[in-house]
Amino acid sequence: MPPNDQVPPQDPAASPGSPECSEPSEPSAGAAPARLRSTDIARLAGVSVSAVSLAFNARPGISDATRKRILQVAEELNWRPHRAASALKGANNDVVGIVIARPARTLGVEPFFAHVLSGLQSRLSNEGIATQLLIVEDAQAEVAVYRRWAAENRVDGLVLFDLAVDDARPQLLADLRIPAVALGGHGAPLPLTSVWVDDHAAMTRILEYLAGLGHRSIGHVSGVPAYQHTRRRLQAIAGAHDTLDLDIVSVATDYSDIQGASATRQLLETSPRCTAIIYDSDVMAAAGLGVATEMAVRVPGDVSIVSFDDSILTQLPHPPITALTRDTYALGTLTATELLHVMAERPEPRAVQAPTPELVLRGSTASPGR
Amino acid sequence: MPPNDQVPPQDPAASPGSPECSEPSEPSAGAAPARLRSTDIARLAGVSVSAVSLAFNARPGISDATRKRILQVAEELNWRPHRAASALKGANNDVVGIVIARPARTLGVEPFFAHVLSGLQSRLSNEGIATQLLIVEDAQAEVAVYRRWAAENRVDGLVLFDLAVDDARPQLLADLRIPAVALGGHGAPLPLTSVWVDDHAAMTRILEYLAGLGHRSIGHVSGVPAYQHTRRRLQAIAGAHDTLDLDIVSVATDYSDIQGASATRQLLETSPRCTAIIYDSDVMAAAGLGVATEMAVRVPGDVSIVSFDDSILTQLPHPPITALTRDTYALGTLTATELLHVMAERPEPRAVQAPTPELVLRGSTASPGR
DNA sequence: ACCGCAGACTAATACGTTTTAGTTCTCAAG
DNA sequence: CTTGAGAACTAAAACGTATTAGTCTGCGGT
Repeated sequence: MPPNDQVPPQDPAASPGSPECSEPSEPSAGAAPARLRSTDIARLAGVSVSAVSLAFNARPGISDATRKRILQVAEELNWRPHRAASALKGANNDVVGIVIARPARTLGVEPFFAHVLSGLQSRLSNEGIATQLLIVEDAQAEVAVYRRWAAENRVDGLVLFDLAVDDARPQLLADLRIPAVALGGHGAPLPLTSVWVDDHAAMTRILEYLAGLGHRSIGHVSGVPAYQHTRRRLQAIAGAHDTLDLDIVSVATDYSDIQGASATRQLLETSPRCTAIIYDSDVMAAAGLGVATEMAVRVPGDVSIVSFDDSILTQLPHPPITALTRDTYALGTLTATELLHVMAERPEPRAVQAPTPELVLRGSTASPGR
Repeated sequence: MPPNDQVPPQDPAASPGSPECSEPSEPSAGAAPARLRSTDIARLAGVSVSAVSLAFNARPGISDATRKRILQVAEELNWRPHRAASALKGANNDVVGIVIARPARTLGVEPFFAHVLSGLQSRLSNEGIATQLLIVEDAQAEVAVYRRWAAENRVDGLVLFDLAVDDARPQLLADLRIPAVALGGHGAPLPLTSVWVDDHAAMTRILEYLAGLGHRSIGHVSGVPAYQHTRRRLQAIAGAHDTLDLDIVSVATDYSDIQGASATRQLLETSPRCTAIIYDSDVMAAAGLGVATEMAVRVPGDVSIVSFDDSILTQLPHPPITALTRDTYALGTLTATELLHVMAERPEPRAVQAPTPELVLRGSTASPGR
């Protein structure tokens, strides 16, 4: 009983360029590592390269015993098909691209992004798919990247952030035939599958709550007006003007804490002062609370504060900030699931609605005049 | 003068599998897109595929005029070399991998990560390199991913986070011959180039400051003790015990806001109570401040608070938290620069020291007993 | 007038897989 | 005994580029 049961008789002249094979099947550290190829696995398993390919891609055509043997040999040598070679044959890259057109530094400040990214990442890596992240300066650069990646065949799918009104990107990606999912659509038909949140209903929820407390004059520190979700929130506000008899002033910002702070200052210095402020993001709400405290405006005594997004930033300060909360992480996983579906089936575009955020009441809101 | 000046006489039987070429050089939308190949560019530019390759890789061997013509044709048709095919020829993937072994949800909570990631990303994308991000459950899974990526030839480089004491990963990556840079080393020789921060000096700076204010009994909410940077901070504390005559109690946590809060509760309930608390992260410091306020422990009246990391979380609360500040974004770019160097030159490993954080005094610290 | 040489360019091969089109071989049915 | 079908497996042809080893041209030097 020779020790090399599995190994077929070795032919010394078999592979032309094979390095010193003095000690086969031993991953000796020290010598030149000399990348393994499917040929090597085939040789050691006593089959052809085709069999190795069939085994690794779970295709019919070989017996279970052979498949098992091949996989075991590969496992022992830590061999895997070379990505580039596989991808060359039309296989998937197993890469999803995310391009974000914002100043790189803001990425670290926005809990929303980080959470969605985590959710996306988590769901995708379950399928062995990695995310490729790129931060660019502006929308123009973003489009250029999409074109490049499409030409290079770099990614299998894309996630689109910050959908704007009259956004050209969905049509571009549809034309380029790249599977993609847009986050933040408005529910109306798009050339792309989109995941959207009913910002209108969410904002209305806040307004009804504040109206119920007795607030009549309300400030609104809004985000970038060009974004579709901002637009929907503003529409809700316009509607509430009539239905709830509210007097609301919106100040547009770029979502940064700096502009959130200055917008707050502006609102608080206006006379007569509003009795409540709604912020379109948690970062701005937290910054706004800081400004109020600094100006000796009591929260919620003098002014109530509500944030449209919830995170550690709204939960930690004192008073903690009343906020619309949604599972941002789950929003990421939902988007990922939808993207996986698009990548696999290439279905007709559709709009998937994520759960509407719920209002969590905290210490930053009260009836006006105590 | 025929209109197709540049185009050589077309041979209908030239390319065997070529689809309908009724309208060459017109990117008509509607028909099957039929991926372009270097052959097509070569044909339209009136050169061979080799020339196209030389043009795109900026290699000598063709005239400037020809090069320009080729690039122009490619530009017009939005053609680029197919990544997989290029990579197959030993070229770079232009991908850097980042694997993080933490619960996915914490990624969104940690400003530190997000900032470093932004910095890394920004520097790398300058070179046309994308980052591939993967979040895994534990260190074991992380190592498995490295092995897989190495076998698949997926990435050109790696960034290692959270270097632990006796970390096996540097040696593994060195064995696998993957260019990598570790973030958070201790300055001692490693099989890998590392970027490190002098946590010892930084912690000493905090301790000297607190001692100068008159604090004698100090609490320390530390991070994961297995990490090298945590270890160094603890060493500084041990040293200060003698040199500064301080009495310091450390409580270990996992860096989460939850454990940061409970550690704070524990410290504040201990009698006699310490007069200052040092937190190993901004998240925990912010959570701790919340707990103190909740327990009606005045900051800085009853207890001073210092954070080892600075971010929006320490800047926004009231009082704002005294913190060690460093440009985390720049730490990311520095790491990226180092990695690029390693990828290009494969130099001997070295330890690169990042600037030592500086203490920013804010409202959360004061002398004990007012 | 010839040689040699550099520059511009091309044909052919290599990269490491996957896939297609076979080739055996076994077994059951006629 | 012959035939056909199917399973197990293999040889060879892709995939789209980069590189190597040429080929061809024109030109300066002797």
